[in-house]
Amino acid sequence: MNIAINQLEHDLIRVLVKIELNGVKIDVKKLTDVECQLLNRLQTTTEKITEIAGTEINLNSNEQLSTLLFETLELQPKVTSKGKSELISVDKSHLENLKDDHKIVPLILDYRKINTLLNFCTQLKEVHPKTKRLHCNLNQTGTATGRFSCSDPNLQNIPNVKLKDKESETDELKIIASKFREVFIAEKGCVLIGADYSQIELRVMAEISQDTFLLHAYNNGIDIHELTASKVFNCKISEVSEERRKIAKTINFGLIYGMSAIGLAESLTSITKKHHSTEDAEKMMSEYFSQFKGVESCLEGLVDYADHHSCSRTLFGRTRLIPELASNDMRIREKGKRLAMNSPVQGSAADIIKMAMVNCDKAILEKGLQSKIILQIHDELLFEVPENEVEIMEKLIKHEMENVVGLSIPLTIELGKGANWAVAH
DNA sequence: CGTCTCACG
DNA sequence: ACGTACGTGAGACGT
Repeated sequence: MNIAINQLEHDLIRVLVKIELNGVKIDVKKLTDVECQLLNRLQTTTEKITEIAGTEINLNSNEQLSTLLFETLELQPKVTSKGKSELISVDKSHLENLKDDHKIVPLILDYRKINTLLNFCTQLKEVHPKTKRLHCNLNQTGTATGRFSCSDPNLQNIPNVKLKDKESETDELKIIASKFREVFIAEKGCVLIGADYSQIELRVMAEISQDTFLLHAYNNGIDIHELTASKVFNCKISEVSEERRKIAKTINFGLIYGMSAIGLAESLTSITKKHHSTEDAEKMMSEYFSQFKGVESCLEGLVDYADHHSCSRTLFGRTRLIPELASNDMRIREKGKRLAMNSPVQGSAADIIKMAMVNCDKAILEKGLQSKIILQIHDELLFEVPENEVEIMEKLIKHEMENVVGLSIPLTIELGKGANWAVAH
């Protein structure tokens, strides 16, 4: 048991208790309004679907849906990936490939979307009768990497939809989805302040690997995805196209996940909407690793460490057992290697924000302020701040979060504030 | 109770 | 000849 991490978790307890007791204020009127719109759309969408299908089927049953699409309506599946149940997959990504093949497909996608959004409505309506606020459970133990989880309700997976251009947006469901974070509001006389660590996991990767290029980029304010693109595609930073930056961004994400060529290819295909073969992905990866040598040897080192110790270790000493590495099954050992690469990154980031939470809470207490931490969403903290404390809190949050630990690279946050979570984020 | 799907980071 | 991105929770279905 690591003493520093043990102490950290101990110090966190009272912070978490306060967050849970505080709860968050919900604009119930707006929420009911959103729910009404969704219920209307649900009805019209369901009617259209049953009309086209000709029969009443349970749209929540993937089995019934699968037979309707691929047997009754005789659609040809583009990719026949099957789960354990031998059912042809009918999830979002697969259905999107079939969108143009039958007019029922987009309606089913709409139905699903409406259904999930309605579930969020149901969960968010559960405000406490006395406090009139919504109280979640922040589960301190239970995750493998050191993150929190959140339940009853889970406030860490509230839809986060930003409209690029409010005027020209035509997708009504998207507009409705964008309202969910507007429902989280500040108490009268208060504003919400949201503070996000920017790219904290990639910065942790820079710290762990001490990779020359990553360190240089983060110390000089260079766009990391552009840099990656210029290295992978061997071009000047100024010549990096939007498309290539997108690809580089996907590679950087994959890095943290212990990416495989197949996983990267799949992700690239769905993100760029252009087919990328496993061979393409393999080439990009080997080009990446030939450039970012520090990252390459770091990942090897992480697997090596976990192999020797049967656990991974974060920058601050949090460990995760990885029994998968001792499996006889190669697939499970491969999974273990990915865990060995990912856990120190995800876990170190969790350590950092946990320390920041303790420090923020302490600073608020010491200064005798009334501001409160309302939520933690992995790399973001949400505060409820009395109007007369806004200025001091902005400084306090920035200082505590950015200086919580000293690394070879700066940690930066993005601050936002406003009457609701949507604008504070 | 396992599986699938989908929301977030 | 295998099967792949990492971490969560919730709701629905079907056994």
